[in-house]
Amino acid sequence: MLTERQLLILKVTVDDFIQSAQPVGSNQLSKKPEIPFSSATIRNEMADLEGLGFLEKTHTSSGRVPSEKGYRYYVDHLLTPRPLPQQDIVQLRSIFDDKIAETEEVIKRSAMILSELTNYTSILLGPDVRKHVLKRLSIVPLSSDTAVAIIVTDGGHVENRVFTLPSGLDAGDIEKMVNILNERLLGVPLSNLHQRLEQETLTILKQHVNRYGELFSTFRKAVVMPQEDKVFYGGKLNILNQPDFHDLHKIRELMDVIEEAKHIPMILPVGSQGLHIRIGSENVLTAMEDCSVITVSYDIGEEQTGSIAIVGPKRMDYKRVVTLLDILSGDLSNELTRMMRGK
Amino acid sequence: MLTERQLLILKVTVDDFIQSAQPVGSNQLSKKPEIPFSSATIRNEMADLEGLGFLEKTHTSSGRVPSEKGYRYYVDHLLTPRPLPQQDIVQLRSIFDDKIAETEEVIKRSAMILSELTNYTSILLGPDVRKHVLKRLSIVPLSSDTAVAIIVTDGGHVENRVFTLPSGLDAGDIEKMVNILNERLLGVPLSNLHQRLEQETLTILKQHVNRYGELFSTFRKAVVMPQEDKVFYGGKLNILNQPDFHDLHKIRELMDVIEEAKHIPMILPVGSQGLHIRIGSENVLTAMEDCSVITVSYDIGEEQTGSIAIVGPKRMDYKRVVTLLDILSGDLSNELTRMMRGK
DNA sequence: ATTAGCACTCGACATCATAGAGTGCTAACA
DNA sequence: TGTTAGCACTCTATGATGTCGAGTGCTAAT
Repeated sequence: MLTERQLLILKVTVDDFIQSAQPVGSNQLSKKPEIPFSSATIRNEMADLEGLGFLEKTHTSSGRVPSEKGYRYYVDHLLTPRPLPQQDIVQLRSIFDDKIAETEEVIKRSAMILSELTNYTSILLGPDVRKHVLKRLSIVPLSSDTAVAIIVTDGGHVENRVFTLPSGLDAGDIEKMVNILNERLLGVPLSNLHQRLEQETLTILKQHVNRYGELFSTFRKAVVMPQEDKVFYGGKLNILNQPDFHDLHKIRELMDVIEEAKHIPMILPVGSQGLHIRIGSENVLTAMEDCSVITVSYDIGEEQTGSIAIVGPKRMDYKRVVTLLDILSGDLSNELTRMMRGK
Repeated sequence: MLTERQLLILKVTVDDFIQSAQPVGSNQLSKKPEIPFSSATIRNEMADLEGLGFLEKTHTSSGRVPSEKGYRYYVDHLLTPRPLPQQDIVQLRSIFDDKIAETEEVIKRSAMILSELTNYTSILLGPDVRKHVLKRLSIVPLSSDTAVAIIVTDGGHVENRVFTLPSGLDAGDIEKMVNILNERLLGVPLSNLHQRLEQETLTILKQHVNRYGELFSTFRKAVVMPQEDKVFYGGKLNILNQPDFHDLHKIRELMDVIEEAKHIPMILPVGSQGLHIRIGSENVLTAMEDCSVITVSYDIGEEQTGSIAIVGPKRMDYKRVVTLLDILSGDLSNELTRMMRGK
């Protein structure tokens, strides 16, 4: 096991490297007030820490840099959360300053402010819209052969899609169908909508609506689910600020991966609760092997959850980000639950 | 005035540089089949062209590079549009392959395919939503004190916003108000909506709806205009592919400027008709002084217009981009007008 | 157990030489 | 007189060489 002194040196080394982005030398360290040993002692300890795999050298005579194992140990055992400066808290809370009534708007703002406060990239996932339940369904005809289908959920989320109508349709039939559907489908979660549409309403429509078949089949296509969960980004370009990233090609790959919706589940583990840290190669995506990702989930009421991720270099300011995310996930949970209860 | 030979040399120089991104030397040029003169002759001509300000040297003994004036002349006088390879046309037309009923979807796809075909960044502006006219207005109550206001336009565009209701309101009153508003405001362009809301409906509401004041004022806030026109991007990251851009800091500034909505009017001159090319410092924004921007407008019906911009390095493949934009603006105009007429 | 001291290593940086691509100019040529 | 071959010259890119300094590992003294 590591001695007290080794722990101290590991911690200070990681802290220093996180702050300076430069390999840390024994002389440098010995000058710090919290380090009472000489540089020679530190050299010995550092050599041991390197032997154990916590530190690395970039070349034979360079200072030390934390290895992934070093970061992992630091994160698991050496992270002493320090309270945020008041100013940062004020800025974080400013998310809720203006009374915003829309969940999405709050999340969008959170993404922005989070990226400003960290100088990293933030990715926020809203609550799964498919868990919302149907509040109102309407069809607004635009012309003789097109109409727009609109779905309003209890969460105030609105989905809409234009679709083509079978030609020569009676306006009354549309209205009848909409009425029946609203009656039968109110309160059904969006994820079940398709199924229920077929099961329950088809026979009734058959009885009341002319040419229900054509109308129904085109309409059914229009009620496509919101394909993916909505993702909100903040500070996408902050990656360009990090001195750790200089290889343009790698940067491009990284940014590509982050924006690509299909990768999102691999970055933000949607199911998991609480705070998680993935360091370097612990990430699934190879394009992110030089990154660390901190994720946290938040709750809206009992049922719904969302998640937050911060993507930065391995040399990320873990302490600060963890504290920020802790506070924000709490705030978001409270505020969004409150907003939902109101509804 | 420039001699025939100077024109030829200027053209070939620009073409070569666009293709290779390397300064063009006299030897290199003399080897080209379309150039029958010796390198010495070319040197003389190039010296003249440099004197006239069409070419530049990066250092005393380097090959020549087009100056902005050179590009400008090339673009104005030497651009011989060459038909696109069949394959590119196929890909471009694939925008309309699946029958998409929504304008925005078509524009989104155009942005994507355009950036793929050019390897530059594309910016597309849809038709001004404020010219759409009101087709339907609804208010869906979500809870005792919140509701979502929905506006559907003739173009199939849907705007929605959650707002808070005055407490203890009668559901019937809301319905009454919505009916009156729909009756009075059908066909009003969104840009006039606010004004007409106040002018025409206020007195009538007064007569029919209890507590019209509170309800109306909160609702009025909800019917905020779509703030800006919707902007669609394609290939934002393509900037990172251009060898012309290597300074990370400049790249960041450029990407920042492009994404910032408030700069859009300076990139895409919304009013102007037809195709425009801005080279380097001809751009208003200093962050774009190393870029060229090609813009073109397209029409939807008689009234509405949208615009397209391609942002790339000054060493852009003007010929190809101009041809692509010519075709696309035509196609978009036709297709979207057709879609609109259907409505 | 700690630390001062020292030899050693290696990257960063500057200096220098060389090769090669390109130019401008001059003189010869058609 | 317009064109071109030839040549001296310029400047970058490249690689070799040397020096400096920050850092290390090891040993011996405390």
